[in-house]
Amino acid sequence: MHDPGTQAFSAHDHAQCAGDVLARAEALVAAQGLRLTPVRRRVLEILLEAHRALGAYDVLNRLATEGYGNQPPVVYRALDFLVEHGLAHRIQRLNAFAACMRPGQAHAPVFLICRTCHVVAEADGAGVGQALSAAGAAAGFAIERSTVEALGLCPACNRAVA
Amino acid sequence: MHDPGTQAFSAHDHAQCAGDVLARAEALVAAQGLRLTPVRRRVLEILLEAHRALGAYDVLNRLATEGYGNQPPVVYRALDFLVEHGLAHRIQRLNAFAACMRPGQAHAPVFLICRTCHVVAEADGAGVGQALSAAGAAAGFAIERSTVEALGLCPACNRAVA
DNA sequence: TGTGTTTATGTTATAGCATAACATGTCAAG
DNA sequence: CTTGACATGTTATGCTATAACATAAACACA
Repeated sequence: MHDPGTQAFSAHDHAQCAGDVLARAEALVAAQGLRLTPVRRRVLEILLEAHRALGAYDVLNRLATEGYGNQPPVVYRALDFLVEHGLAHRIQRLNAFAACMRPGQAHAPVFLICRTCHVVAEADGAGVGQALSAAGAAAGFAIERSTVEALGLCPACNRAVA
Repeated sequence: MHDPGTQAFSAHDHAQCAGDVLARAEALVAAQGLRLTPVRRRVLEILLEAHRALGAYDVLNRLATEGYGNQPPVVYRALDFLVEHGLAHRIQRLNAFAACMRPGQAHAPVFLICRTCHVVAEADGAGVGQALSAAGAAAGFAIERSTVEALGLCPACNRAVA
């Protein structure tokens, strides 16, 4: 499985995939004249290293031990920046955040959240998006943004149960 | 439009549709040997009257002025009961709750949330559910529950903008 | 009808998530 | 070297949610 999204479920070199994503994120940010400041960059790294959804205060605690500000706005601002520019996603169901594994590629992500190991994968949501648009259109509703999250068991945890 | 879900977007007799749903909810609860106690019933009524998503504390405030307990657990327990038995839904995006407009009918609801007037409609999510299952299966992920929410403009607010 | 069991509610306290508002600092353009 | 834009630091507070324990109501059945 080489999909950068659902790869989360497979054994793979975390450091490398995190590095890849980070490099792409930097390129993206530079191309748009945005600034990936130390705090923002470090927050993205923390999310990438964890490779799962982290609460804002989890991230904040790590920042604090590294000499960055330790007040909530510090981390919320960095997270807002990352989310706004497509470098991270908010996982509503968990009140948490995860690094985007496909920065720059337009995508209507579908999140697959393992209720056991808490790994979050970003699956291709093209089909879902299409069905959703149809459902909205049928009601005369103009969809602007959507949230699609599924809770269940990832392949590994599913095997462990069986 | 007579669909009980997306009807939320149309002019209609709120009192009547709320009454209909409440009657169905009572029948359902009776059939399952559950108890729709005064607090639970009143919470459901409040959600039905509002006909949109309400925060737990909004509901609590109304309860409090009517002589029910005014501590958070009172309302959260009632809401949990309603959600668990399919009489209400949680809207993750809003940290809020809305009455289910089709109690008893199995449905994988898709919520259409108007960002202007905050009305929430429950659209048919069959197609979306199918696409979601496919996306999960492709990743070897066993979906157990899913959240599908779209933010945008309802027909009325859309017309108002244009 | 009384007694024990289950279920629901009341109450206190606290934990977790998020933002408003304002002060300070940084950096690059003019 | 000043100005303006952006980013960060800091204080305070508000909103959302639950743990833990006490009380009371409903129910089943001897």
